[in-house]
Amino acid sequence: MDIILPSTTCNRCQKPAHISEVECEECGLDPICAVLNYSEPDSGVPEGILVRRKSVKRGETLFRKGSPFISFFAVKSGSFKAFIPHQDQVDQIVGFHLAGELIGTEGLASERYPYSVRALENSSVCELCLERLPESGRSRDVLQQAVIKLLGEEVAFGRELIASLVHQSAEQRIAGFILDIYKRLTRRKMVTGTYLLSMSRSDIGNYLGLASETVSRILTKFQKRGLVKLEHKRVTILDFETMESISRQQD
Amino acid sequence: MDIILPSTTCNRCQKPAHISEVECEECGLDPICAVLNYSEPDSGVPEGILVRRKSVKRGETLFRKGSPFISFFAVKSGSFKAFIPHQDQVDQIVGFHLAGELIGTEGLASERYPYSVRALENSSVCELCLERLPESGRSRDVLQQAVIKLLGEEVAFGRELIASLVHQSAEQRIAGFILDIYKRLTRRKMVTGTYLLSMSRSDIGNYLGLASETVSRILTKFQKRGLVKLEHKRVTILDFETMESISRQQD
DNA sequence: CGGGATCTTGACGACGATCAAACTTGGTGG
DNA sequence: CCACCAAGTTTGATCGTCGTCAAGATCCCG
Repeated sequence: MDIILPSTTCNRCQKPAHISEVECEECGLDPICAVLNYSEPDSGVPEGILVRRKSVKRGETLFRKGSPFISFFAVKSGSFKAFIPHQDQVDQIVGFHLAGELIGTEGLASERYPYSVRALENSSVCELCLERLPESGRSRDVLQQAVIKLLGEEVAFGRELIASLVHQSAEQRIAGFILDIYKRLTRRKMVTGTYLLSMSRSDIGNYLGLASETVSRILTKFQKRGLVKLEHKRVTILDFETMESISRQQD
Repeated sequence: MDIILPSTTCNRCQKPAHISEVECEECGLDPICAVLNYSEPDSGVPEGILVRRKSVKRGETLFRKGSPFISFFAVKSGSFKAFIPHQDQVDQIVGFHLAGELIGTEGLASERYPYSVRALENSSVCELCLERLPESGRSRDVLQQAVIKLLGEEVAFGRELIASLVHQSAEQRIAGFILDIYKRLTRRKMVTGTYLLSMSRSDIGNYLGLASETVSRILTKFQKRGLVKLEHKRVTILDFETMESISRQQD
């Protein structure tokens, strides 16, 4: 079932790693994996707490809103969208998760996942099974500290997002979005200049509170101004200076 | 310095309570105070960890963005706005805190307050001094649990706010805001029908991403339709049904 | 290679921002 | 206690941005 890819050995967890996956040291789950000694056979941590490299196919659902919180996940390759499903109307997209990022941390507080998550492309994840964590014998205290830190970052990010989305024009939002995705991909060293916008125009619009037509129009405008190069879903940012300044105008 | 008000005794913490303040049992800090046994003299908890009823005057700043996180606060009476100050442009309001609610929980994760907080009217708070908490001898574990829960709620609230603000019209946002404030005040039993909108129209507009003129215009429109009664800053919601339905239209 | 989904582009209109002016309120000091 | 002034509020007029509807182009998956 797994996609065949060239393999090397991760210099962190010492397990075979596929190219195009983030390495453990770039992964958001790493602080916690470190606590668990990467589930080495000799670490005393039982099997099944940390599941490595589960593959998730494009369009597949990782978990659904409201189902009991069991694990959280780190994206090893690919990308996901988080959304709140609505029966009568269109779903509300609340975030995207790229390689190296965590998914599902919010479930920790509420016991249930507050949104559904679906793969935007063929992807892979590591799964940390929280309910079995006490078996690991690791200090509850250290884990709680890590969780508090994660949640705190999430809260801070949410605040910023609100501040920006509510007060920004369509151009600002889209410039900011393009830059944000780029920065998140480069932080994990997943990218070299050109990258893949795996989500559709209407996903972007939904997330930013814009019509998909507006997203398309403004991307075209950016291209005509020579700020970006677009080849369908492939994006290259040509003029970071200007893009940054657009995204920050009169904040 | 304190405002003279009739007093009774709080049946929770057993200390004198001013009328117009929330009682301990309605207060967001209560779960934590309970752990500390309300800092009773015989509880063994040192003085100065939990400071009761500090008065904060209208316009006074409780703490500033970026200053080291020392305590968090519970609003006993009055109300506060949280904002991100900008030197060159107008401040960004990120939230309001009403009686019974907590302020500053996000500082827990980052060591610094992520926003400034200022009193909208003469108010009072209880302060929980976090850095001295270890001296209390209370279980770190229980406190961490409480913190995780608080942060989790904050994250969930933020998600919802994003979802609603980004996709709603001005009418929906304002109807939702009026209802939200009302619900938060009644939950703590602070209100009987009519309540005080202590923040200015431009604060509301700033928070919701609207011009203050728009806020004013739409409130007037609601009044003309018989949905609310307005007397300057006093608000009475007359038709909850319709207000609810306005705030939820096509979400 | 075909067909359904996605994307682009155009035309039009509505919502809400901006500018401007009159009015109200509340705080201050005479 | 009242007059005054600054800040906040209301209301009107105008204009730009962006959503909607529609048609055509392109892509992508089976």
